[in-house]
Amino acid sequence: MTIARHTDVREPANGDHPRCRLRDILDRVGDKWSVLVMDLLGGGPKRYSELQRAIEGISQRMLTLTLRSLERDGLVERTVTPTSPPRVDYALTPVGRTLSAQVAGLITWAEQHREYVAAARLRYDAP
Amino acid sequence: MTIARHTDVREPANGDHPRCRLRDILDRVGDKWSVLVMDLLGGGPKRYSELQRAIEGISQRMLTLTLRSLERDGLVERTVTPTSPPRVDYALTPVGRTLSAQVAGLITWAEQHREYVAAARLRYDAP
DNA sequence: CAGAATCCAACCGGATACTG
DNA sequence: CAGTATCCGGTTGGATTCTG
Repeated sequence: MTIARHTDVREPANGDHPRCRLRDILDRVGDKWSVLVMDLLGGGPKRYSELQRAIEGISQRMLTLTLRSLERDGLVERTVTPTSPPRVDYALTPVGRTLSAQVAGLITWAEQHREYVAAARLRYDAP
Repeated sequence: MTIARHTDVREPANGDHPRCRLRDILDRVGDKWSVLVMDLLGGGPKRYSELQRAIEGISQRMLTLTLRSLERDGLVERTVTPTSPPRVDYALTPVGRTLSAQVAGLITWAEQHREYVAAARLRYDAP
């Protein structure tokens, strides 16, 4: 949920508690757009504008912030071709691909259990 | 992301676009505590107070909201033993266990790549 | 013990305008 | 084209208080 802010103030000091590692990866994967971007890049490198059109609903600001954050974590690589107008390509790094593989598992789960969850909600909300 | 609100207003009407399914599962898994709770329950049923002590940092409010939301989605089952004082146990449902298995994959990923990400951040933040 | 209710700060992210 | 900068509203979630 936290796209890297420049003042990255975190909890006290228990750095490698297992739950903190979990927190880290959730923060990495849990924000609004990162997984969507990684999923798209899983299909091969894309230009900035391709991503923007493909994701539909993402603002320029959030696309940039998301890509910067993924790049910072070594999950996405940014390649600038200094033509005019400039061209910028984004691609998953090898480690980025391993994460996107995990994410693919989640997506599969979502598709397999979509109806179950919907039905459970209806039952719960009934009164 | 979104712990179920009672007014659950979502996007327009393209209900089963693949990206919306992804959105759904991200909303389910991406909030601050759900995965942590599911992970703990993966180790067996727990009482409310056990969860609260184990998670450390979660507020009563959020623990309750998180459990309710998981219960609503059919991922967690709530069992009340009407003694005095009351006793309430929470356990994963079978489907909840399948999700928690996926989540376990993410956790493993996080542990395996924790240092890589930390190093990448240092490099990126250097200048 | 296991919550429900209220209040409120921080933060996330959208809209908009501007640039090399 | 690929961003950056600024403003700003809605949501998330923490603190606190009260209850059966």
